[in-house]
Amino acid sequence: MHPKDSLQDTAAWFGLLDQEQQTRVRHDVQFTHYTAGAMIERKGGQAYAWIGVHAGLVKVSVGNPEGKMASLTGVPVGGWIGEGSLLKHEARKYDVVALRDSVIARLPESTFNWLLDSSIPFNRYLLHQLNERVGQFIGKAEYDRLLAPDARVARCLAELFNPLLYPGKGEMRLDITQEEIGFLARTSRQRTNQALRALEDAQLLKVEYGAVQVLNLDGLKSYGQ
DNA sequence: TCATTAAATTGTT
DNA sequence: AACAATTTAATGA
Repeated sequence: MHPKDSLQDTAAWFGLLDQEQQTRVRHDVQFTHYTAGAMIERKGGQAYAWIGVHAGLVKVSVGNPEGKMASLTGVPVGGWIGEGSLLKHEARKYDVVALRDSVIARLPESTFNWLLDSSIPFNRYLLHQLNERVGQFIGKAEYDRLLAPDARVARCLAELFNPLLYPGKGEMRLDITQEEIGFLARTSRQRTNQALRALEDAQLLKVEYGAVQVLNLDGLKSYGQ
């Protein structure tokens, strides 16, 4: 099946549009495949499109010339990012990297702005998303510094399962390897493995082969606090 | 459908 | 970081 036929599945806002708007979006959206580790957007680059994760898994990070990387966010299928740079007409503020083979959807800036002008539901959706992001960012400021690795892993997972930002069909299960979780939480794979089993003992989630299933999302959010 | 093999992921040191 | 064990995916009878 062609990717454009499944926009409905990976863009929660698509269903909010009327026929004309859907037609134009379907026509304007472009899909690009990235292999694991590939740089999707560079910090400093001009923002010309809204970025949607159609398949795979992506991380947002800000790297510095040293090995040090600042805090980052994972974005699973269904997540749309980069509207900040688009709205403010700025250069990209973060790097976007494919954690595994991924398909990225790009909605051109002109189309994005056209939707902003023509669709109230779309505006409402964006407002919702921005508000949710602020909350996430504030939470991150607290836990990022002085929290045990277990708690960092817990928070990273809680973010990935945010049902508002990433509507994964209400499914509390995500295909992600422990190595990938390690990249997001900035923990070694071994430490991630330990953390996951600690969280499993706490009945917060279930670890599966190449996937995790969340049992208690609120418990994850507040783990270690 | 089942058995065999390779590849990916996890568990342990 | 290296290695062993386990799970999944692919292949062919």
